[in-house]
Amino acid sequence: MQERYAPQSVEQDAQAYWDASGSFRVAEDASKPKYYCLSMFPYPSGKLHMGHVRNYTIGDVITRYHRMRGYNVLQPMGWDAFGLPAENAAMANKVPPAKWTHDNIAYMRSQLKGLGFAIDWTRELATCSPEYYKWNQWLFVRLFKKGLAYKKTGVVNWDPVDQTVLANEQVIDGKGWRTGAVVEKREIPMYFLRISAYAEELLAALDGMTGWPEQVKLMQKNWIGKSEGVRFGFPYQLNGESKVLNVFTTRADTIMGVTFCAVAAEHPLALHAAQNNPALAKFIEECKQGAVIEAELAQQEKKGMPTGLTVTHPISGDQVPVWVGNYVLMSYGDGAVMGVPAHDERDYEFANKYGLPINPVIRTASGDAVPAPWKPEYAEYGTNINSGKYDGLEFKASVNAVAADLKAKGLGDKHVQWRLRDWGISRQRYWGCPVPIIHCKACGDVPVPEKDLPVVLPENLVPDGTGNPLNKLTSFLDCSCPKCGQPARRETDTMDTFVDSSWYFARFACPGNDQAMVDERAGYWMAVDQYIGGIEHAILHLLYSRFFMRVMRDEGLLNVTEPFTNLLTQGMVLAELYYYDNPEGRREWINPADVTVERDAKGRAIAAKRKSDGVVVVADGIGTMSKSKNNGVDPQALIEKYGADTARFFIIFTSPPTQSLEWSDEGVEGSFRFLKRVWHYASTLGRPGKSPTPELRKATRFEIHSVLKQANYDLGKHQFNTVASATMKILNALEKLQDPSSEEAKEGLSILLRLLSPITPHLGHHLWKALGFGEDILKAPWPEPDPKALEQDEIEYVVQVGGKTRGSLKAPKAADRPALEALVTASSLVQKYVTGQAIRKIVIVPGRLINVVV
RNA sequence: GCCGGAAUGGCGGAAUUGGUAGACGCAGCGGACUCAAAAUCCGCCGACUAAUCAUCGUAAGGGUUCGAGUCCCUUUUCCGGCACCA
Repeated sequence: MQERYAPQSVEQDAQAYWDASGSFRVAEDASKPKYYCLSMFPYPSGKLHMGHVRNYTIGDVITRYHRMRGYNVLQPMGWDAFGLPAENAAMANKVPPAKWTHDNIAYMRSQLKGLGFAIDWTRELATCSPEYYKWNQWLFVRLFKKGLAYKKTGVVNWDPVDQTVLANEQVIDGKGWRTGAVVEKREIPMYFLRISAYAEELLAALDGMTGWPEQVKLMQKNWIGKSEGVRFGFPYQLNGESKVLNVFTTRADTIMGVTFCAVAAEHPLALHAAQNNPALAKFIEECKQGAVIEAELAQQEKKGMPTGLTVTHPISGDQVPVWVGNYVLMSYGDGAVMGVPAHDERDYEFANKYGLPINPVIRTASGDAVPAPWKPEYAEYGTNINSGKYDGLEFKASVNAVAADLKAKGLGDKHVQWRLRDWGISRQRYWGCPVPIIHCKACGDVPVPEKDLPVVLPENLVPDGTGNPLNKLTSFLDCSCPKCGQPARRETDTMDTFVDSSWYFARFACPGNDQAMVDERAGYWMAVDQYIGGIEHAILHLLYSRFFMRVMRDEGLLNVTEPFTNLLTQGMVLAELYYYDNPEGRREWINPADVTVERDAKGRAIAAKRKSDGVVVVADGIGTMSKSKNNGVDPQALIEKYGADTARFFIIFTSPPTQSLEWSDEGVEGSFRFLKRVWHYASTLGRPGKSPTPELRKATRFEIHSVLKQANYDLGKHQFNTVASATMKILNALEKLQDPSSEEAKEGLSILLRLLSPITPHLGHHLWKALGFGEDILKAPWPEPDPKALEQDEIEYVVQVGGKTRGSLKAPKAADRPALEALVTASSLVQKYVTGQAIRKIVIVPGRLINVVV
């Protein structure tokens, strides 16, 4: 074989072989255990970025490992092809989103193929194809008829200049990204999916999901947000009518401390009060300015204004003033809260700002009073004081008593409140799946009949930034009512792209079926055994997918509840940041590839300069690879220079999959160097070397098999970086043996290649065959350590005196406790460090450690 | 602001899950080979120290334990999400 490692030809040959032999095409096969390995499908943004390469490399390692372990492994690929960036690109280039999207898919597909992923390409799908989104529409119609999809108003960001709805991303500091106009909140009719109907089930099932990271389950739990408390009303009179202002609280025990109520700016009571109160009307108008983004709402200054109205305290009968507060969310509960300044931090701040009374009603760790400044103890549970009949009660008893009294008055009861809101899926955008509804003057909202599906999206339009171009397309708009046949208007809103991505994994199991959303093949492949994707999807995408599986289950489409048995959330890909402020005062971000770093004698960076002109640049730490900071590394350039295997090896070796990965060009060089070393060693296999001693031979086998044992353990917990290290350790051991003709060398290399092949499949494929180990490494069995190689006569014990490590001691394998104690007390180590002190006891960890306590 | 993470040499990371901190690699330093360079190979490489011993050392402070990077409490900084980016 060739002595020089030439990745390009090796990789092309391997890919051609896999292609010709259909290596990764899979079908349902009852004779083998199935394994469905899925990485989150990409948005076709133009070209692959490093995050994609990392995601798919991790998935490919898992896929290939399980394949060699004897599983029938499905790894499909598709395109999350609807979405906002296509419309932006269309506006910029005056090209329809469809063309832009399809061109991007073609290019990115070729990139994925060049990386050698073990993908079954016969199952490829794109969510923008009518064959796919037809089933979004089909399911929507079924849910609409069932009441699980419904219409109500929802709040959106409104750009008053472009007269269009903006995505949160298009709102920058409360202003429209194109117009700079101050964005307003606006209520418009939208379709919602009733995810709240599944809140209890989605929450309860988390406990049984042992294959998911705890942190993700916790985030989902908090997002669903089950709160147990009391919902009750404050009665009031309005225009001679008796009404109640409903609130929800988890702290009904503090009800006697209520000194005000606060309602959201959109609350009917606020709107009513504003009718004869210009100042309040103005305040409510102000609250409407700005975006709907919750993070911004939560951080804005808490402001309020009295409505002039009062309501009656349901227990004491006192009059309680009603305020409008910009911190009260209309979307949570009833859009109104009771204010207990003494025991709630937000209410405390609000009361202090506006001079409202603060009445302590709980004896806490800080006593009976609540002097400023606020202390967290004020909000803790305690004993009721100043609370009349409730005095002396503890939290639970107090809540029960209050709830019982409210119930007796017909004003309230215990209540479970969810944070999770129904899912608004309407988007006032063109490049998405049309919502299959027809608006008829006589019949109202009529779903499109199944026989007329799909409602096909016209693909030749170019949006101009002033709203959905479908609104101007009469050939799309004009239709007849499916019920009465009269002229009607087609809905132009499209669906949230999260709808597309909530069930694609089930469709991968059923390619080509134009008669059904999914079929019995989904029964074989689902659930996904291993799902891999970014931690940024921990809540929304994963929660929506869990919801969709339940909906599809309840529609009788498939018998699966949880879509993803095991979840791996990969970390972000980061790179160094460099900038310099140019003479015009503009900050220019310099790509790390264009920067040279000078170092001192210890290797610490002392200065950075731009390569082209030597101008000094500022190192600004590290950050996620992004266009705006110009620190992206193009995978394509890397693959062309070093080959796909080096890129894959570097990505796997540098960080464990769940942690962030810091890019380093030197690290890539190091990975390439290692693959060259493997190649070179392989080319010498069988060549006579020095004659190693029997001890060295035994030590080499011991090393290789211990490393293999650890690597197999690490593979099980998806810690692939140490598996890559293991392959390096094996090569180090083989080179130290200095005899490529030995049995140890042959065995060692065959283990090395199989460990390496999921990471660097092209190299593995080529060398396996070239060295005569077999025809196809994919069909080779996974290596297991030989217990004989791991046998040892002596065990090395760590010796500690008083918990401090003082050295080590070799003891016979069979030595029992008294023997070890005798050995250690006689040892020079203990003689040296105990020096006259009495030995209190001796702690022995079998096979590992002896600690002499003095 | 709320929810969830993370922090170990100059750098990426490892540590058999409470048992020799720094595996493996990068960078750096020294050497071999070479007319020379590149490539390759060998050695060194936490701080303090001339070196050894000793001591210190896993973001900061406290605690539990024979023993803590690992468990508990407090704090700091950074990262992800916050419902229309995907």
